[in-house]
Amino acid sequence: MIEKGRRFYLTTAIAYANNQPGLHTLYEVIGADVIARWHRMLGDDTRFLTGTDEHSVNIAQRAAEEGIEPRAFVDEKVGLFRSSERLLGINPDRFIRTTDPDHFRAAQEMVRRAYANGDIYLGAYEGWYCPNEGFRSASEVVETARGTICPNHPDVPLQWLTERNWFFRLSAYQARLERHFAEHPDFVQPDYRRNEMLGFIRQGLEDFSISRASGGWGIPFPIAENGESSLMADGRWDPEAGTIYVWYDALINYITGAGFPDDPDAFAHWWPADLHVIGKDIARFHTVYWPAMLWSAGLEAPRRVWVHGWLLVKGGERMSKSRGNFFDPNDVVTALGSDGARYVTLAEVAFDRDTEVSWESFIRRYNADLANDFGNLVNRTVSMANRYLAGERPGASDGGSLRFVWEKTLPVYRSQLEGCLLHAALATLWEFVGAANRLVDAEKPWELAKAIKLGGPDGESASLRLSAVLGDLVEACRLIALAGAPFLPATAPRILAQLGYAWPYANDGNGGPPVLGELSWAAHGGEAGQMEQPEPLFPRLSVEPDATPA
RNA sequence: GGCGGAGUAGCUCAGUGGUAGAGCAGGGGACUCAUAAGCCCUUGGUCGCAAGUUCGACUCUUGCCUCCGCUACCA
Repeated sequence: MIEKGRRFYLTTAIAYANNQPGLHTLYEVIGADVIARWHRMLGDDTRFLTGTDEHSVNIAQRAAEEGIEPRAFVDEKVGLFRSSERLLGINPDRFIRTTDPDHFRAAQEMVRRAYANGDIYLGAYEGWYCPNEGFRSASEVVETARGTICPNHPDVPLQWLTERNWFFRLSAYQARLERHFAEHPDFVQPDYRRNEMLGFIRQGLEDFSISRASGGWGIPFPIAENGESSLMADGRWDPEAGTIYVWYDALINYITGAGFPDDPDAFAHWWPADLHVIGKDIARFHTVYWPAMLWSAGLEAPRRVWVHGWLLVKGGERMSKSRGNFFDPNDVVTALGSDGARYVTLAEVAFDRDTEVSWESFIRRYNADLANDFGNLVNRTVSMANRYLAGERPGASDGGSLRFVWEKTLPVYRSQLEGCLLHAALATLWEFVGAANRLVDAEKPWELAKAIKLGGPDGESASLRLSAVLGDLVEACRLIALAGAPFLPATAPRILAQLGYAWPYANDGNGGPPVLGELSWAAHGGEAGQMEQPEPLFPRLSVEPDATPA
């Protein structure tokens, strides 16, 4: 368990900035943002890093086709990412770009350290080269009538390349990796991903290439063939030295974002990362290559890598930009609102495996969970408190059934959230929503209100009862809003306002009291307050027959 | 080819050696505080196929089929 005030550093993979982002790309960023917000609210010293991967021959080519500089090309794409993320309420502590100057220095420093440690050497590389993904091994390409292609990009022709490259001695780290996996059973999660990676390690590791001869759009390789620095007398980097190839560029962003190498104090504070959230397609690079690269530089491996699955469309095909079968996050936000989009995406898509989604499943989930169950619960609670108690906020009771249910719910919710089972955490919290809705029908506050009108001794006991029931319901709404705030950061403060409470956290979840204290039953039991008029939080949507992208 | 996972109600999934569960969707009902929401009840399943072990298997074993993941290789 995370102790109060601990620091928590988490990252997402950086997205390839060659296009507009799809919801399937921002999915992990939304999930990581939720986890980051939870830790900020806990009071942890939290740092959340996400960003974009911007170097590659492919991007340089695309820019050239459009007749613009690579930098202008990626600036535009990054703008699209940032604007979609803003719409989704995503709040990184730093948005890192591999074109950032400090990242340039970090990547070069990592290469120098690997070299100094004897872990990189010159070799020749020959093989099929995919402009999108780099060199592909024989098992990764497919022969077709139109020639050899990479299955992920059927329309992109492969090239057969031979070139002199620097290699990283991954093979030297096999034993240490096996030991690390054994000593840190939670290093890779979920477990079946860990087993897959362990299987990959055990069958023997091969060195991998970390440079490209083709200069241009990339970070200059800092070492010349003679082993000296490739920095020339005129201050330029020798183009003959080539550029750093993808993994010694992209992966490095995680330490750049922690202060490496410019700010040793910051780096000592933030590294090793507590959590990398990544997609299953890059698990090997994060759980095998990356630890070895860090060790080579004398640094620690990250503490935990969470591997999530993909969003699939009906029929099981992976959502992807190249297939054109993806959701535009901006459309989802337009339809469901910012919090609606966050909630539905994370409730509907399991964070530990692939999930089929459709526009209809999103709308159904929104209506069932947000409009009908939770939104309506808040609305009916606030409405009754206004109508029966003149808006004077009733206090929660001590021994009510909801309190009992809540005290069972919170620890489960917390462990699922911190264990990255975000969909399960929401399901747990929503069971409590259901319990609150059932309490309304069991207690029938409207009948209590009638008994009060009739007066007499029955009226007096009804009055106490009404106040206790509505107090428990108000408390339930407060607790759900606070606990669910990482998922619903824009709505949670509105709910507290309707309940007559101030919202003590900043927009990113920082600055307030430790949330676990706030989440104890009746944490603000003695405080008087005036409730606001009810205002629907999640307007019900009509189900459109089929708006699922083809 | 090797290793691993999965095949359970229309959909998404949970589950256990003793004659199957949840949520959503569908149907019905009583109510009315509420976003015609909520609540209660309910229709749906030969638990992939076949054989075996067992008093008894959806749950164990074997074979097969289908799908998926990791990985290898042939051509």
